[in-house]
Amino acid sequence: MAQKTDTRSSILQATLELIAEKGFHGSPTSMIADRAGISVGTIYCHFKTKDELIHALHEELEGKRRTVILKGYSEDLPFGERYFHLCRNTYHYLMENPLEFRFMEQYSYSPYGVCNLRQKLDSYVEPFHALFKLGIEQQIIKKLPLMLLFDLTFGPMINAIMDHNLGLLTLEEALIEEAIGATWDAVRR
Amino acid sequence: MAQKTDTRSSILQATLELIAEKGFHGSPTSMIADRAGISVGTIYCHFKTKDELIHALHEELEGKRRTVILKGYSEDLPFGERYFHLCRNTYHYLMENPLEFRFMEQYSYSPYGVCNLRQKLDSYVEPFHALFKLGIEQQIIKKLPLMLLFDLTFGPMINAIMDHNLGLLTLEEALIEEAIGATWDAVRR
Amino acid sequence: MAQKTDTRSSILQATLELIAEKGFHGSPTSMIADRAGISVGTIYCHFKTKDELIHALHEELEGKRRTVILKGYSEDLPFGERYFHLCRNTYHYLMENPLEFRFMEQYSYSPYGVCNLRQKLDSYVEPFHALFKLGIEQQIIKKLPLMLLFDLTFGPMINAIMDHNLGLLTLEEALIEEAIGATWDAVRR
Amino acid sequence: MAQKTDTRSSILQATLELIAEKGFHGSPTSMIADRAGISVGTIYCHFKTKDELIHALHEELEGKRRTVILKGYSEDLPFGERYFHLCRNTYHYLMENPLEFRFMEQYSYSPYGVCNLRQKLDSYVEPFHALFKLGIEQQIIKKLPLMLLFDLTFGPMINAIMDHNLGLLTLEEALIEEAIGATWDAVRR
DNA sequence: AATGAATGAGCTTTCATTCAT
DNA sequence: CATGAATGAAAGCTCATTCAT
Repeated sequence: MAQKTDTRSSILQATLELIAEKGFHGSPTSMIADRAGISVGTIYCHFKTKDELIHALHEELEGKRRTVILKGYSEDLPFGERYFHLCRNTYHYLMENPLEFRFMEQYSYSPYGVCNLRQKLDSYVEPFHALFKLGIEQQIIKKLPLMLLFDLTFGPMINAIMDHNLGLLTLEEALIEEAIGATWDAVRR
Repeated sequence: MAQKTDTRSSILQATLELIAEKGFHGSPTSMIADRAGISVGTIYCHFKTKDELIHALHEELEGKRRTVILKGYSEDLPFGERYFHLCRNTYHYLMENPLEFRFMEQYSYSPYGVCNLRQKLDSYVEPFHALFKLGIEQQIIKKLPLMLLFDLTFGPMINAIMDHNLGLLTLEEALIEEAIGATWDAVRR
Repeated sequence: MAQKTDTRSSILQATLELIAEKGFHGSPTSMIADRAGISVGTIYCHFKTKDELIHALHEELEGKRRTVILKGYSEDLPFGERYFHLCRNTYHYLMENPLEFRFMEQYSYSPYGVCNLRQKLDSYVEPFHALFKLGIEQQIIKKLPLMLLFDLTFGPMINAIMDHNLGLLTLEEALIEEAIGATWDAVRR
Repeated sequence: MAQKTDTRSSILQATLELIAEKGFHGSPTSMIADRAGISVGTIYCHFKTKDELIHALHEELEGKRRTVILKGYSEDLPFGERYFHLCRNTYHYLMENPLEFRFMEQYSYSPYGVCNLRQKLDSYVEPFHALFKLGIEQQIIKKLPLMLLFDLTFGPMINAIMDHNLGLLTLEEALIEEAIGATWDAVRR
């Protein structure tokens, strides 16, 4: 019973690591099994197909991320601070979980992910939606399509973290604040 | 010799179309040959391996893009106009060449592309480098790492065009101008 | 112990149904266990291997069939009537038990059944042997090898029932009598 | 070009032999390739799937058989002689080609063959159809469903040849004639 | 240069069987 | 006796690459 959970988790973890490292097609089931310390057949005791395994992993991470991004968030904060808070959480989460970040990249730009990475980020974070809507009404935020506001916020964030992970940029706390400040300038009136 | 060029080109074109349409792993060499109207073996007369074919295609597109983006560019334009001009060209090029855009996406987030899509865009466009450097000196542009300035410029652009291609956003001329304006707000002092 | 019998029976019944329905290779042990309402391992408490299970099922059906075919049979009946009686019983049994018939088909023409379906029918029904032997002595039956006499009797029967099960022929009582009459014409002098 | 035909033929031959010998599930593609003296992949240059290979083999044999069974047949022969002629040809063909006979058995009683072996035999041999129809009209043949007449003719034939192949019966020329005579007694008025 | 049949390593998936509980 | 997660050999199939023509 603990067994079953452990096995499932170790498969998911092995899959996460391998795909982050080598991509979908560098991660055959045999290799996943090896890394998880189980045998190939066992994967199919827990997931009907390899695709299902990958989707399950995606769901798992999605749920986890959502929780973390909302941590400490409150609608009582002043408007600008709310934007910074959500962005800050997202930056931290993505930077502290580079495997997940790399996996999401792979997933989003593959047949698995129907839409793109940026959408994965906001899709479950209604607060951003609400925030932008309210901001437009109160004439704090530029009157642009919501999609574009998301692009202006998440596009730089994702690219900056990629650069950071590739060693092309060093995202220290202060620089993250400046980056958020810059996208704030982009979206605010 | 005209022969050779034609064959090579038709292979590259077939590869571009197929990969944009079906991704790397939906594009076996046999299918590329079919679409190019040649036989499998012929691919190997022009490219040592499939990987080499893909890299060659990438180089080809890279060079072409560079030329187009610089069209009409002059250092005599006022500073802000120069930023707008380069961005506008890039938007138009990427939107008018959706196959290439889709291919670059695929390429960037795969083992083929060591670095990310955003870098593909600026890597050969020194004018942006020069522009940002000058802007910082003249205190027109925020004093941020060049990488971050690129992220602030190209991140939203790439995401907006993706959304556009997915039908989630309609990028008309006016909206493109607003989008560039927003990233200008992000990078300018 | 009542338990033991019940479990064993339910495994055999599940096996019969599945194989009749989907053939040997559409009937994995896991599916048999599911249908029997037990778990995979339990099958191996009752049968050493899957093959043994299948052979056991075969034996079971063989024995049952033998009993039924002899029902109401008596050596006091006139000769021709004895032939008709055995054939009639066999027709009825096979038609009333289509799962078993289908299973026997599958079994006979597979590596499981070393010999053919027709032999399965007569092998335990000595009365037919006795009848044919006697008939030859009394010059009622053609002087042919016993095997051929069985072929002349059971060949049409099996094929007719197959056709019936496939909806290609409607075997009503009267037609069965005619069919038996025809094979009687084939074997009698 | 001769190459292609040879390869295809050797695959078909290897498949015929193996399936006759070991059945469908004792004949993996790897074994077929081995026996044909080619590599696994080559099978898939000639047949899209293993199923298609098996169906193709079936078609091939079907066509061949049809030709042979009709050899020397003429509607000018007297009625009974026509029946004997077609049966004789069929007996000889099936006995001289035991691999094909065994394959047809396997095929007919598997998911591949929707209907049974007997139907495979008559389905392409309209002369039998015509013969029985005419015989019924002329009151030479019993007034029974055509299907049943086929069962009465082919049922014993198939079973007798099986017995012969299993060494349970020795079908010499004289005995074949007697067997045909017996089924003739079964179908004639 | 061009061809395309042949190759075979490698992939995903299945399933009879085992064994610790 | 019963369980069912774990096993791993083996299956069908794909596809980048080769090479004789």
